[in-house]
Amino acid sequence: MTVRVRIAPSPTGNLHVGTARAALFNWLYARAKGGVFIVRSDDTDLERSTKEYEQGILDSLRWLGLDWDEGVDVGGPHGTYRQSARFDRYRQVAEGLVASGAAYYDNRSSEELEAARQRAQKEGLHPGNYIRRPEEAESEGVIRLSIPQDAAIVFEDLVRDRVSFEPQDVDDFVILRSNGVPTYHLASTVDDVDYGITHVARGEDLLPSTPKHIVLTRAMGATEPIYAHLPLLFGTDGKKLSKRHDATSLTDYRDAGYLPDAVFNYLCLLGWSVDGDTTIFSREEAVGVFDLADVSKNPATFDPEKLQWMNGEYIRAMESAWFESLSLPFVESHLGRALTDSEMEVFKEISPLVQERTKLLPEVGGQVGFLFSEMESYDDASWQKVMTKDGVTEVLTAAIGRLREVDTWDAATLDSEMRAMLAEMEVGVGKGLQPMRVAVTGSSISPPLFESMAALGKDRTVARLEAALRLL
RNA sequence: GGUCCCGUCGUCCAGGGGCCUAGGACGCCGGCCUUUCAAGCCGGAAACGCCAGUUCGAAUCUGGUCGGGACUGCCA
Repeated sequence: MTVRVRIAPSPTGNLHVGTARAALFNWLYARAKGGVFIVRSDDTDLERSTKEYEQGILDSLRWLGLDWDEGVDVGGPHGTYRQSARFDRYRQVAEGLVASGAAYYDNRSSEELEAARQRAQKEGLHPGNYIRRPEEAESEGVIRLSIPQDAAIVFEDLVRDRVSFEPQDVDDFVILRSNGVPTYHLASTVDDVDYGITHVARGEDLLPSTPKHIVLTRAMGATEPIYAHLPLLFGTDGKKLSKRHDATSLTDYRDAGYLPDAVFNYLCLLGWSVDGDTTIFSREEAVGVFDLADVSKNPATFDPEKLQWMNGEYIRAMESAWFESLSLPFVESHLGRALTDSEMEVFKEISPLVQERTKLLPEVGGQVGFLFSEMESYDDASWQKVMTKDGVTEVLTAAIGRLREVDTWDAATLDSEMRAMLAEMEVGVGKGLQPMRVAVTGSSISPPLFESMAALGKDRTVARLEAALRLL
């Protein structure tokens, strides 16, 4: 049996990290087992679904590196399809179930149902029992699936092992709305049957819906897929990952300068691991050993700090030319203009030093900005900490004099010249170089000083030292 | 309230009867390196929720308990 899995996002927002993680595990499973990975758009909520969100979700999946399989009897764009194109099919199934007695029309009002619920509770019945087939037959309203009360609904979950629900705890849920639009439960289940989905790996929030889907599947005369309910993702506050406190959409991470490989790697680690020791690994390595059965049962807290660390690891590991091209847009947006050809040369020269100390791409703009724009201000904390100390005037004055005499303007020469000068002045290297750093780069935190001075050039370096001196 | 799920360092993951004085990673603390910041290297603090039971032996199995979470829509 060929493994066939799917990810079914609702296009009612951008791709949520929780959905992305579910997509990732489905993709890994398909690729690990030589199976098929389908994307479908669960757009049964007509009010909130948009084509723009749908496109954004597909873009995010692509960005993460999750390619889906096209041409596997799914009709939509790029091998995806929309449920809204299949409403007739769902309605037909629902009506068929009514005809076979597995489902029924129900036109009770919400008030009536609430009263029934109260009554059921008073009589000590299971709460699910308040919605059951009424005595009189209806011919309009919603269509509900009738849950057979004769046996427990049991299934073997790949992650959670045996899970069991008593039928009286499962209420007769709506499969077709009174306006003829299918609910998620109907559309999703019909599609999983129609497209031969073999494994359904989804968030644990859907675990209570699973008995409903199983009954529905069997009522259609089919066999349910193998389920794998993935642990939920929590935010750093220990609560459910929410838009209010956390960055929850993949585009947030892309825009913040995270690399897709790092995000992929990090997401894998939320509920799964290669082994006890491996932290950094490629997509290929993950595909080589992935199995849904190895996914952990416990919910995972999304830790932005670890993701950031990992992003830094990926940045340091990449080719310097690639780093340059990826970070250049951030430099140019920081400056508000494109770099000139000669500035590009300077940027390429300094970029390996910046690459080592970057965790997020947008930081690069701030790191190298001093090279490409004149100093308008100094970092206040740096100035207070460094420039208000004794001896700063002397050091800067001496440095200006010495640097004017330097003919070979490169990092090595500047290094030996400045060390020699500080030795003569009997000033410590650390103490002596910091004022120069603040004067030249505007901050006590910067790329290495001599390389920065070399990249800046002699005239501009001396001019900045003079400018700082005037402010003392 | 009810149903279901989950409980190993602050966080993520490993360990599934003896190999566990519980391992790795992030973070944290200290040190080295060093012109700052990073990076790198070395070291450290830090966990089997609790109580019973099974067993020669339990982080691992069983029961209970406590705690957390999800669901409880004509949302998905």
